[in-house]
Amino acid sequence: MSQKATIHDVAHHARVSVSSVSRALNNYPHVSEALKTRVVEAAEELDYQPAFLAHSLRRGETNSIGFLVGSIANPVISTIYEAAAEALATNGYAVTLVSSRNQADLDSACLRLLASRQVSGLIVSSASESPQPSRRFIQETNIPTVMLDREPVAGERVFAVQSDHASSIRKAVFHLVKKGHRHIGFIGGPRGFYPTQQRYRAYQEALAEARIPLRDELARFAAFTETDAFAEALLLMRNRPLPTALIVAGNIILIGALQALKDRQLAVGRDIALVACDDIHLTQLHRPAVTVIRRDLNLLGKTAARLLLQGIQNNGNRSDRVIKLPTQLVIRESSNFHCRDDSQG
Amino acid sequence: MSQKATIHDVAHHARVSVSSVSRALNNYPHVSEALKTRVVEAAEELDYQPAFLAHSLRRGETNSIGFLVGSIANPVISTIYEAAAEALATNGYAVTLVSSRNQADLDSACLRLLASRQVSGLIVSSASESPQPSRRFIQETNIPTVMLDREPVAGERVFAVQSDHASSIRKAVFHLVKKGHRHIGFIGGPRGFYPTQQRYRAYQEALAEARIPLRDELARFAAFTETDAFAEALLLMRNRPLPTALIVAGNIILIGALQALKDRQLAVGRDIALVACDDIHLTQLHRPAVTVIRRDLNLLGKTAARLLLQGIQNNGNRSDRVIKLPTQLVIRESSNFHCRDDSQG
DNA sequence: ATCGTTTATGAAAACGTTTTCAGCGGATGA
DNA sequence: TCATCCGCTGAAAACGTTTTCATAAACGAT
Repeated sequence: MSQKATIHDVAHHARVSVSSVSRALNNYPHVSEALKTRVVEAAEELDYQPAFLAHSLRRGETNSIGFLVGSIANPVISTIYEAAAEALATNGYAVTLVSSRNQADLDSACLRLLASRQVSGLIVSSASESPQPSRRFIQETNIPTVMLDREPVAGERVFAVQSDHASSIRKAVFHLVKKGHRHIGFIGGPRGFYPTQQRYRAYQEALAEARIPLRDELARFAAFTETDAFAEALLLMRNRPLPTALIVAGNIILIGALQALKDRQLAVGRDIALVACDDIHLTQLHRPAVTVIRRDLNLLGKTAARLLLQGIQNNGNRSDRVIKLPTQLVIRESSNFHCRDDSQG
Repeated sequence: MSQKATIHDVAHHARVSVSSVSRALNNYPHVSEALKTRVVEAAEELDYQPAFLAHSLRRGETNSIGFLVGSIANPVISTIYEAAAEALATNGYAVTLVSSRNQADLDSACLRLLASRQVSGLIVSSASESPQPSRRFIQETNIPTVMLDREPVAGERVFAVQSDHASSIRKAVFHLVKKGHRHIGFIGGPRGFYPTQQRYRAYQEALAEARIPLRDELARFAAFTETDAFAEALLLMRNRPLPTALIVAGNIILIGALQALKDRQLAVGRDIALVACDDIHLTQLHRPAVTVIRRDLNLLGKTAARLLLQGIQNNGNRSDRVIKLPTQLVIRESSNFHCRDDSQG
């Protein structure tokens, strides 16, 4: 009674064989009603819980999935995680979360750990993007994987759910241009980072389309820390003529950028227009409220979970390999004013 | 080669028995140097990784710990998690994270799930506090557990790491009183929530000590959602005379409170003084910057991990059962002005 | 030289399940 | 009536380790 009851105890208590207990409890066919009720009663009486380890060992499936993140302290990531984890939990999966602390070289070790735990699926929002060991690892092992906002590696069972960053960045640029801006800066995450790449390319293309000469020095790329973003933002602001608008690609980057603007005494929404990515509490409560490219993080997480479950069950049956979710531009006070650029006369 | 190599493959390849392989790889005594090198070479050659499930099943230990949170989207929680998880990872533990979505009635089910996965330890930052099923569950099962900022349940192997909320709340009250405030409001989380209890009691005691009559209607308690906090804050602000200062106990609550103040057109730092708990990005970047009770979340997480590992290894050897970490009051512009209360003349 | 002790190794049991295999009784079909 | 099949059940194998047990060789001490 103090120790855990095993299937043998149940079998003994119900005066049947262990195999019958297993069949009865797992709703196998060809088991008589009488035996089933007897077993169920015995199981309840002994408060029997199947031993997870033995079950998984025999079954060859852990019913748990691994989640790799750069940092769970990032509000965007944690929101996605929460949504995905809920969907997975309702399907009987537990998720073990591991963080690479935004160190690209740790990604592969984290994945290896997860794989050694024999997870039945992987959701990856890793730090590294370039064709690195971690990508090769995913390719080699055959674990069903969905990558979050990344270019999926080739593989029979790897999927991706992405956000359509480009179209909203384009809208943002055109919005700023319409407000009279001609010197628009850009700060993003690391160059190799997929979302940054998408946004930066869209930024360039939109500028070209608007026939605004590209000033390379107005684009900077920071690591995923406030301090680095702060430093890069300061560097960006040393250019002349000063940019009159700034597109900030990433919520951690935004923290650093705001600090830098404060530091340089540039008033957001008056001296400089600001467009950020991802609508977090800060962007709504900031005075002035900041224009933002919003996406449904909940949907993102849920979609990832759905895709992964399909990948696990369909066993390779083809469905959409990569799903692209929409984004939208939400214009707020930080950019909703006309540029009065005196440097251009 | 395509399938995973088992210990039998290694044994066969090295021409020894499986038991010898196990002993050699686990650094057991009484194994000859020759055999050891032979085994190690074979293992490397086959890229042998011990099967986690079989290992754990036999060993009776999973080397993984369960982490229960109300919501990982809460920045305070996620920061603590990141710190704890890192410490645990370096000790060879993986952590499976489960969120009760702030529903107290789900706590117990989450714990049951974790226990059924046979985790070797538990870190609990659950939603419920009162003597509920989840607490009883922790008590009954004998899994080493550390509770985060909670009153630990009685039990041989349960520990707690708490924050000294009280002393900083007292400081905050005295600080506000010194600035001339006599109508100080309080918004906290749910009444049964341990940190809320600590803070509220300290608030009451400090007011009494300052010989300020307690106005019950100036204290309100909200669920862990911005919308509820918003509603409660609005209700609070309908009292007359209006409070000239507000202590907000919780970062999610703060979001709602700020929205409410904005809604009522009350300027923080001029019309009303504000003190919040936990120093998040928002409190630093808000204009005006908001006074805050800060604590070292990293230390909190690391301490929890350390305590848990001790609890797992020492096997009941007594050490400090509950550790209380300090907090400090950081005064910023939101409260650093003198109250000009005209309702009192 | 003999005995007891230590070292080194292999065979087999154990962990707690699920699944395969085999057997039994009864029903079905010719 | 007999062969066949089907529903139901139990015995045993299997999953991949670790650990216990047994045994042979080496070794030190009397």
